[in-house]
Amino acid sequence: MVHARSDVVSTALRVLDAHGLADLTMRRLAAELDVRPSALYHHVADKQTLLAAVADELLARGRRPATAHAWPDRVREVAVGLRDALLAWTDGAELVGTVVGFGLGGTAPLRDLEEALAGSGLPDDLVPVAARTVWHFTLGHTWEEQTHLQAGAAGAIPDEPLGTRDPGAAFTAGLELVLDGLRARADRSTDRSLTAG
Amino acid sequence: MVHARSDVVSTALRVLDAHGLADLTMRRLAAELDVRPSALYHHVADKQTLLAAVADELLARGRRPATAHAWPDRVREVAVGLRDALLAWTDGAELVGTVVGFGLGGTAPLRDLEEALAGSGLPDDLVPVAARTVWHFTLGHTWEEQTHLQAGAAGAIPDEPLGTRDPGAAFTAGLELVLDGLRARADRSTDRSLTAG
DNA sequence: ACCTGAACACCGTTCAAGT
DNA sequence: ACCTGAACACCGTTCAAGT
Repeated sequence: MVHARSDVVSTALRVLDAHGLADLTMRRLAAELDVRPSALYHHVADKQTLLAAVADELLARGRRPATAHAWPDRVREVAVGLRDALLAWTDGAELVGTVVGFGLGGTAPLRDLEEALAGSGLPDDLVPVAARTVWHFTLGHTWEEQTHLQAGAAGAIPDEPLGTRDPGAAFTAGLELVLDGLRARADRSTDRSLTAG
Repeated sequence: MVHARSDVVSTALRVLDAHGLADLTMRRLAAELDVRPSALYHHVADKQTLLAAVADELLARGRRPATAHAWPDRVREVAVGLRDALLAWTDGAELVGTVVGFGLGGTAPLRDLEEALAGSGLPDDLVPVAARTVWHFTLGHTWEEQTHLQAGAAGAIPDEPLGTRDPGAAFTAGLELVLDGLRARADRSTDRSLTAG
């Protein structure tokens, strides 16, 4: 009834979206696949590995290539695309956050961010640092955002969740702040190399 | 044998540090307090509420007042102090991260960051945005750092965890990047107000 | 190779009853 | 007010056995 690991992962993603991370249990997933829980362990080592695979699948499905010419636009494209991908699934940000938290995956966007930073003029050793800064900001912000969003939808009091009415605007504003930092550093680096050359 | 909610919280903090977040269960905590699990529910509504209280206690104990005159130095003091507080406890960053994730607390440092930003010259509506940017970067970075640190200590392969030998240096570098962004924006804002006045 | 049956060692939470 | 006893409805994971 299962046959392939990809069936397990895609069904897990469906269960996640329909019922949330708390209800994504090995037993529930097995029931959804019409199989005994123990059968899952023929396709996946344990639950943490499964969650990592689900997170990676979620991110892969939401991935959009960055097309802009200017690097700050490319970085913004990747960050906004990542936020969209996380918001598109119930508990998407929490899933990726915890998977990253226990160090098992979900870091594909880091590569995209490093790529987007190519040609920025940042010193080579600062590119991974910059990518991680954007990555942590995006993941953390979206997680908090999604929690409030879903709590509000569940009936909690919507008391100014993010200090503003439009959470997208708060995200964008924070992102621009980070981009300003990257630009400032890139300019400084370029100045120095011009002076040196 | 328990009598007060603070006993539950401080014992939970001890269990966390000694055995990690995964082993911080209501049943284990009850055993540590020499009490039946059901007794805990007279002091705490549920496990999530308890974890939020533990996170708040952890942050309160690690809190250090920011003393610097210049605001970027103050922000750096708060961020570094927060990182130190999280690293001081087993799974400290994961605990605070998940508590923040489910929207129940652990956000006291946000207030300290906003306070540290006073007099920065940033527009009022950007102060909360800036504080959240530093906060998410610090929490996300430290979480990942601590995961690798503890995995390394447990015997996993130490294969260049953060792209550098010294994780503290990577954290500082990322923080400076963010501070550059805040400075750039604060300068721009000051220029505009000078032009306007 | 893939799955079942059955078990092991746990969870969080509720609630009547005791003192 | 604080706690026990006992239960309810679950968990993740292992492993011999079946096909």
